[in-house]
Amino acid sequence: MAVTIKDVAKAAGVSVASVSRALNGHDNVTRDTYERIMQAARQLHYMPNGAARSLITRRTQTIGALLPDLHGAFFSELIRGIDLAARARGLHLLVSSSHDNADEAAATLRAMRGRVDGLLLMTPHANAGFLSVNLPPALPTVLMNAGSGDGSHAWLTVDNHGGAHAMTRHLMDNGYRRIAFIRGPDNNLDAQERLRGYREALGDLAAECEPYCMPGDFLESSGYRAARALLGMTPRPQAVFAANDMMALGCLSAFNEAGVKVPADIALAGFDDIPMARFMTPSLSTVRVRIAEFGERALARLVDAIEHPDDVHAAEEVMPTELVIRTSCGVGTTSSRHAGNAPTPTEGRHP
Amino acid sequence: MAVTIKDVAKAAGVSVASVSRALNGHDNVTRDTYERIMQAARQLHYMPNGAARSLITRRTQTIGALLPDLHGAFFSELIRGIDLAARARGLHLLVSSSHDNADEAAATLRAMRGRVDGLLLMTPHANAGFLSVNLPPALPTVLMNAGSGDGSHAWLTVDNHGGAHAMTRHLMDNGYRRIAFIRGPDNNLDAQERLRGYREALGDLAAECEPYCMPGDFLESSGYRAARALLGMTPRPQAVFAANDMMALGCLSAFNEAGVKVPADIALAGFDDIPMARFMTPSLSTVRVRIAEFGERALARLVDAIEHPDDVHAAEEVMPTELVIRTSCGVGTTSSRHAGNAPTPTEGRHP
DNA sequence: AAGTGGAATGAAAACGTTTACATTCAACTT
DNA sequence: AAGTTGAATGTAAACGTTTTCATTCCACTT
Repeated sequence: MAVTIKDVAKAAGVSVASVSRALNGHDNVTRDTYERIMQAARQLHYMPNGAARSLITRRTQTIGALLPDLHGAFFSELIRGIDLAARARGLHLLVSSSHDNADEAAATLRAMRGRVDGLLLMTPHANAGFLSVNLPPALPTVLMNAGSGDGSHAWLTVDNHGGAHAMTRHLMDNGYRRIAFIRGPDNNLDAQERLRGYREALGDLAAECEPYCMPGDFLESSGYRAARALLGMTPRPQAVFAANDMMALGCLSAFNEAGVKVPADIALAGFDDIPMARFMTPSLSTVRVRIAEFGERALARLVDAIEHPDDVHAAEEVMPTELVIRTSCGVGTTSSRHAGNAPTPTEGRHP
Repeated sequence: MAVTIKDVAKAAGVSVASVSRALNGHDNVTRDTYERIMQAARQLHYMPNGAARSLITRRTQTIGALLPDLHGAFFSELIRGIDLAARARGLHLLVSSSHDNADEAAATLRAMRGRVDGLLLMTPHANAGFLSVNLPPALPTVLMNAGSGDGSHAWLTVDNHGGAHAMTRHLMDNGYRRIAFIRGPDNNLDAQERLRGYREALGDLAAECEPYCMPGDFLESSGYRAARALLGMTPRPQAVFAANDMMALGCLSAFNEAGVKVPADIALAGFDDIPMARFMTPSLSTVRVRIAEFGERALARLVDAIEHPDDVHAAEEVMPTELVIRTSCGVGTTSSRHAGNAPTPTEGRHP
């Protein structure tokens, strides 16, 4: 029914090979036939069939992105970064999200075979065993997990540990001793790393602060609950560091409700630097993750792996984070970058 | 190199036809051979090639989404809604964004041929002429533009006019007479409709308010600039209605800076109900657009068109909006729904 | 015992491209 | 004038599936 390359060939009075050559801009086609073919194609509204094309060329000009979710500021930024980098290279984006269980993720992964040239993978299921069974063999892949890589794929991660460490240190340096922490979900690797950064930075204060380490799930409501609990404790903590900004937001609501002033009565800090952080009153001190850049880098890495399939790409890369000090933690404004293997090697790793 | 259905057939000692049948769960294959085939497939890590499959089946299990942007709260929500509905139907999502010019959008559109079963289209270029030339013929498509449909495709739009009308009326009903408006980009159809809603609601007040109708571009900074200008006018407006929430946010910054209290000294309202609106101080009165639902409905419409290609699907559908009255406009809290052809027909159209 | 029916299986065509190879043909060489 | 080149074009194979159609085979019927 739909018009194919054969119809164009017939209309232009040439073979399909010539049509293909003309359409793909090969040089070995005469000016005259080129014109005839192009006109026929235009006239018939011909558009090449992508499936047929990629079947033979083994290229889809598409990269797949398997993400745990599409919701919220974090993923919005992430996708934006990925899309930006993909567009710059003329690549399309096949996204897929929220795989409740490993089987679902596996099915999606398998369905990608033949549809994408490479894969961006961000899912808790992505351990070595899972990957070796479900990843289409020889499909270039970049892991964007917090956990350890599987040793055979490129692997990007955010410096959660360093960021949390730096923020905790910052609070300590400003005289706070009873520093509470609101954790993320226990099975979330980013959350685990942030907790680890907090604990390691505490040093001698660790024992004293342990009672102030509250459970949370990255949602605003859990921040609210944690804050209520913290307000009831004696002695009350002097500062609260939430493992992400949304929970910090929940804290703030609880503090406002209770008439507790931030930062005068209690200091507050978050993690992520979502757009809202800047607009809260008081504006939220937080750890900035350059999420869009994270996405861009991941895609760049992937494209590299696609274009040079024979090189080894298993190296790890850690995205640096940045301390963003606003008013909610009660001290002077400053912004310091600290990093893993940072893109700006002149700036050292944060102590 | 990669393992194909032939390899599986050879390993299992059967023909490719049987493998295909077994893998696709057809019933006409013996228990014994089924087992043999499945084991061979597992052992070889076989995954079917999507391109080859969709070439012959003419189905891709994928829908394409052409959006003007992927940035910000609005598109995050929109994609979430689309993805939610797609996942529920086992469909993948091919997204594409930010087409600076019509040619780029056209190229993307054409590249979709053979890669998607249907198209969700949200772009300013989507007028009838553009579509008839660049849309793969017979590809089910749903337009998500604010402008008028092209008469031959399903068409969804948000009730921008009704929402702006209702908010303006609300402000008038509460005694404000000098009501300023901050416009969106002139070439943006949503913005045009919101402006129209504002103007029509004003009625007798229109002439008086005209000087308070300021330019804007949907970005925070333009809201800030507009607010500065408005503060300098005499008499000063009593209320400011920004065509989107981000500009309202900019206004608020300007007001805070100038020591002008909201809502005591001046009322403020926005449009969109982005997540941040609820958390601003004072919390922002706005017009809620159920964006995720908008995306879901669009996808549902599209799937319907795909499954029943012979029916006519050109009907228009208008997504209702909802007035969300918080504290920034200085009157009692209430929430009233008003609609075009609303999903809840018991509630009438807003006056 | 021959025929019938139906289920399981295989052979091959089809999907719409790209491309290796073969062919044609005109313009040069000698 | 015959041979040689090289560019333009055509023919057909290939990509990896699904599906139509034909074949085989076995268990029935008569």
